[in-house]
Parts: sequence; C-alpha cells; structure tokens
Amino acid sequence: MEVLLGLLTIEPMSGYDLGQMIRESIHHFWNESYGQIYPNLKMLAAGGFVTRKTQKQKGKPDRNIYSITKKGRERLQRWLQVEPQPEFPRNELLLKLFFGATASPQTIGGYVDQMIAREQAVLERFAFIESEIAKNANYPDAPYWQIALRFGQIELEAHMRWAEETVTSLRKLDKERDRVSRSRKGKSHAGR
Amino acid sequence: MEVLLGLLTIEPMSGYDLGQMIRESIHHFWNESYGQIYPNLKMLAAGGFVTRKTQKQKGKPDRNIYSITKKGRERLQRWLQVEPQPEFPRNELLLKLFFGATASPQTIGGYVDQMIAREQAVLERFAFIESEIAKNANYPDAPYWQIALRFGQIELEAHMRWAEETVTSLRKLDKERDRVSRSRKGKSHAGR
DNA sequence: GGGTGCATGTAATGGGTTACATGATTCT
DNA sequence: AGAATCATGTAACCCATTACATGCACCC
Repeated sequence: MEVLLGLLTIEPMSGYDLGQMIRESIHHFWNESYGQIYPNLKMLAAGGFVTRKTQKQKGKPDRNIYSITKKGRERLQRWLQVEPQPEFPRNELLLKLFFGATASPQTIGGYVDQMIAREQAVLERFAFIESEIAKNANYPDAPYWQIALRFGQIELEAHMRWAEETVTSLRKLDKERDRVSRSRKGKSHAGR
Repeated sequence: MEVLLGLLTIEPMSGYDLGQMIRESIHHFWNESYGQIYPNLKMLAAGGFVTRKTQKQKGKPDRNIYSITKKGRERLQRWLQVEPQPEFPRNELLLKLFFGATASPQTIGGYVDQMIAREQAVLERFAFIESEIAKNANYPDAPYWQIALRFGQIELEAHMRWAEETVTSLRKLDKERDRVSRSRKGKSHAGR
C-alpha cells in the first residue's frame, strides 16, 4: 500500500509502471504483484490519497495515471514514522539443508550450486542498478537508493562466502560418509 | 507441513514441542505458528504420514505425541528432492530507508540503530545454539545444523557491517542537508 | 501464425497470523 | 494476587499470489 505512495512521490505513474518499477529497482527487498497493485490503487484513490487521470491511447488500453495528493503525502509521512517490524524469512534451501542427513550431500550441494549461480546473476544486475542510480545522482533520494542497494550487495557477498564454505563442508561430509560405509562393508577395525 | 515431518525424524514430539523447537532452533530461517502446526498435524495424521499417541497428564492437558511413519519418511524424501524455490523477502526497514529523503536521516538512523541492537542479541543467541549443537555432535544431522546456523551468523555479520557503514553515511547526509539549508537561509555563495 | 509486451482489472485460492476459548500449575 | 507456562485446538481475518479475461500491436 505505502510502497505505491512512496513510488508516486518520484513521479506520477500508472499501475503497470509501478509494477515495472517494483520488479526492476526494489525487487530485492520488496515485492508486490499486480493482483495487489490495482486494487490498492483503487482503495487509495477512494480514500483521496491519490488522484487518477486517464490517458487515452491508440491500439493499447487506456493508461490510468496516478498522482499522490497532499493527504497521501501525509499518510506516507505517518507510515515512515512507524518503527519497521522485522520479518522472519522462510528459507526453503536452509530448511532442506537442515534435514540434509535425510537427503544426500550431493542433492543439497546441487541446490547450493544453483544458489551461487542465481545470486551471482543478481550481483551483476545490482552493478547495473548502481550505474542507473549514479545517472540520477541529482535526485535527493539517490543516496538512499544507493544505501538500500548496498544492503543487497553486502548480503549477497556474504551468501557467496557461505556457499563456498558450504560446498567444501558438504564434500568433506560426503567423503566421510563414504569412508564409514566402506569400512562397514569391509568389517574393518576403523568402525565407530 | 514438511518441517513437521523433518523435525519428527529427530524424535517423536507433541505439537507444542514442535512449536518450541521451531522458535528455539530454526527460527532464523523458518517459522510456523501454532495456528498452523495443529491443523497440519491433524492432516498429516489423516494421511497416515504420522501417528498420534495420547499421553495422559495430571493437572495439564493431555499431550498428543506424534511419530513419523514410513509413509511420512517417503514424503519427506520426495520433498527434499524438489529444488527449493527462492523467496523474496519484504524488508520494511529497507523500504522506509528507500524513501528516506521523505523522512529524516535521524528517524532512519534510529531504525538502523535498533536493527543493530536486535541483531547483536540474535548473534549472541546463535553462539548459544552453536554450543548446543556441539553437545549433540554425535547426531548425524549435527553438521547440517551447524551449516544452517553458519548461514545466519555470516548474514548477520554482513548486516552489521552494512549498518555501521549506513549510520556514517546517514550522518554525512544529515550534515550536508544542514549545510545546504543553512547556506540557503544566509543566501550564501556556497549554494549548489 | 504465434509469442511477447502493453495495460487493466477481478476472482479463486491458498497460506499464515491473531485472537479466542479452556484450565490447572507454578513462579514472582 | 496475577502473570507466565503447559497444552490443545478452532475461527476469523488478512494478505498475497495465481489464474483468468480482454484486446491490440509488434516482432520473428
């Protein structure tokens, strides 16, 4: 709800534009689907927090351009003064890893590899966003955008370090398991 | 749903115990409320994935102890083979920071300070959990628990670094704003 | 000709939290 | 005396994603 108000302080936009902007620039810490954006804009308009102007287009559907009102800015202000509540994430990878002994080190290792690849791509995307912010250095919000982006960068770099560490740990566990099972088969002295 | 199955591989437990365990040991990457645990256990029992035994208690309500069945283990196995989907978090602090120019550096700075304090406490809690894992080093899952915990540690350390960096950035922004507004008031040459 | 992008919106569905209800015991 | 812990469960509610529906234009 308030994201929309916040983004509309940058410039008036349509619901579609807002969706674009969300997944292009703030996706790494916030997300909102169209199924939410459109109804929310409707509600905000009904409450007088935004106004709507329809732009006719040829060939394409009409664009509804929303602008934030004074009342909307006040609401945004109030919201900004409310202490943010930390949210507890659900990390399915970590959960599966937690039960890793039930699965196999290879399976889990594969998941970690995929995570590395995915986050590497995101890091590259971040570099692009950073250059975009640099282009808009004159905006008063730009330094804040940079700080928010920096969070993502630092966090992902940390994830990468963890992932590297983890693949080696998993390899070791794999070898150990191998050793143990082989020594069992051979009815060896090394058993534990 | 599958968390419950996973935790029940460690040992048979009641719904209450599961809730305890979730918020004591895997809270930093997974959460589940009682409003979900109890109905889910019911469904798992109905599907034959777990069995329930009632323990009578004096003074306290009966405990329903759930054990995972063979069928339940199979289900857990299948789930572990499914590639985990990354989830996009919602970080309210970052969102508010993103609109930081609309708020004030002090307000945002306060939020960052609170984050530092909160995460510092979590880091200490992690140290405790680590010692608990060390005590159960004989469990085959213990190394995996350690890896999952390590993720939290590395991530929080990264957050701390970001937060330190951010408070200094915000201070700078604050001074700058101060300078700009003062130079405007004095109709000075230094304006930009 | 078929997929993708623009552009809006609604409906169905699912997931999860909070609040409620109950009741004895134990700690402060 | 009152709060917290143990222990279970249901119901109300909120929020969010996904799917559906529409329709033109542009590109391959």
